[in-house]
Amino acid sequence: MLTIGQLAAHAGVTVRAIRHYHAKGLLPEPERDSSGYRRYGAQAVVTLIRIRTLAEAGVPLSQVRELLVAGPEQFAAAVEDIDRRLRAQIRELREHRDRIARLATGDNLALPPAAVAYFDRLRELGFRDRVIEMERDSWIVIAAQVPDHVPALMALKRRQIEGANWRRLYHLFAEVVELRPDDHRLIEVADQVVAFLEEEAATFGETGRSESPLDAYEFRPELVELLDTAFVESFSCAPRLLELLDQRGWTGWTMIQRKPALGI
Amino acid sequence: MLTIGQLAAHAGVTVRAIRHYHAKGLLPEPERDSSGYRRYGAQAVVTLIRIRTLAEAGVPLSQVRELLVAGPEQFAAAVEDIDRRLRAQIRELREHRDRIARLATGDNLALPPAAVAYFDRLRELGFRDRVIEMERDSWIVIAAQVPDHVPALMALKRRQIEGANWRRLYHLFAEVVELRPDDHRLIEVADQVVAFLEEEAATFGETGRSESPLDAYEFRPELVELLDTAFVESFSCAPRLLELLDQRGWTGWTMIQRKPALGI
DNA sequence: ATGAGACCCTGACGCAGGGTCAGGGTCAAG
DNA sequence: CTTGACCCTGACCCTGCGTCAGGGTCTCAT
Repeated sequence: MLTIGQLAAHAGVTVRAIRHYHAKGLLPEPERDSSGYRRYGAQAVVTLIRIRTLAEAGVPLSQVRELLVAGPEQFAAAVEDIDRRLRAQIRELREHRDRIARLATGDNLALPPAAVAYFDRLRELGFRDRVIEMERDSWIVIAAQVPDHVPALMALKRRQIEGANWRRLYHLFAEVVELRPDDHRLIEVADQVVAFLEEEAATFGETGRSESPLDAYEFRPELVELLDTAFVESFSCAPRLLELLDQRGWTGWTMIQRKPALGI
Repeated sequence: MLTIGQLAAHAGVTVRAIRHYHAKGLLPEPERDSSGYRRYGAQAVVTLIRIRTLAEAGVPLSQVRELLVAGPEQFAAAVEDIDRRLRAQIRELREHRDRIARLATGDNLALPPAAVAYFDRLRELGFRDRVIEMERDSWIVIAAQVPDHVPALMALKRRQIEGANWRRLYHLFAEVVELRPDDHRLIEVADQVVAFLEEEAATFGETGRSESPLDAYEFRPELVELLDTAFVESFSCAPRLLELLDQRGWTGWTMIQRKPALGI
């Protein structure tokens, strides 16, 4: 007769694991000798090896219990089920690898490659880190919530930023971020922003909204609000700027648009 | 400002997970409002998405904490490490799949394919289920302990079983299993077994041991003992048979051999 | 006969990554 | 004023064991 330690050695498992299987009802508790030690027959080795075979194949112990007493057809069905799960897990891990592979630097964390290229270009154009970080955070959120739209949006952004008008506007913001809310230059900035918006509206047709790239995609209002909030949090002068824009008939930021006429 | 529920919705996680990250120190605890509710800024969404990106890539939360504040070079090293782990996991799962695929029926559980073929042949030859099951259990143990030897051993077994002498012996055992310990036919069986062994010894040279296929491989004594024990447990008449063989100068079963001369 | 060391026993806590109550308080709308 | 949807903390649950803690027992050497 075998002691638990010998059984463990024969089956290649730990003593603790055997007691665990007893507790889970996978392996029947054997007789005890006079001093209370468990004493196993050789059959237990076989059962234990079968348990390990299933467990090492990724079968959860709860299912192992059923499989040990299952008939061939239940067994086959269960094996198929397990295989499906394994395939799904492998697919998942592969996706994880893909994602991890994209995290070459902390900067790119949670950003798709297209966006990384965009930020590299922004840096090239000499924008302040502060502005880029804020843009990056916005795009992390966008990529998380509407990942499918990101490639098209990024392509649009990259085209815009090569245009003189947009680039002038971006450089304008890059200065704004350091201003205090009471700085008189904010007024100037607001005027320029509105001028830009009016021009864009005139060029691309009067739709009542600017031709921001975001327009073409349905962003849920919560997302827009979140991005606006993030903007306001990032710059101390942001509320004042929004107020000035509001006075000039424009509301919002992420999806900035003409205020509806009174009476509607 | 966001409530915890809104934050959870934006980042695509559960409220519970956020509190868990607070407890683990991954996400800083935000200010509370007058009623004790947590109030988050938009920045929290970004942090949370970064946490999830890493966590979903299989990074343990303890490591996520470090990575969130890591520099690019530590980050790159960690990413490499994680990717190694992911590859290992994928390889492991693939092995699980392979093993699972071999478990087509409960019968074959924990047996290599070569052995399955052997048992199919035994069944063809008309052996009792009882005998086959016992043989199978032995091979489950052997396959678990010395898997590398199994293919060669099985090939030997299959050759043997096609020989007239061995097959006669096997059919003899197949009858023995149903006998009671006091059955007089056991004596006859013992005589036949010994005759067979003497003949084998004469044919293959007197080495002091039979030319059992197992001889060619070093089986640890514990394994041999285990297999003997399994044999004894399986048939009520086994002890008596071993006794009769002992009287005729042969000892053991799995690696049956001539008893050493007295005085050694 | 008496240590010493290697076993064995039960019971309990620990890990990751949260899920799921329980038993409250709070907020907004009708 | 109620209702339902939120929020709070604290605590226990899951898997598959590892790892004490605090005992008892076995065997061998001294």
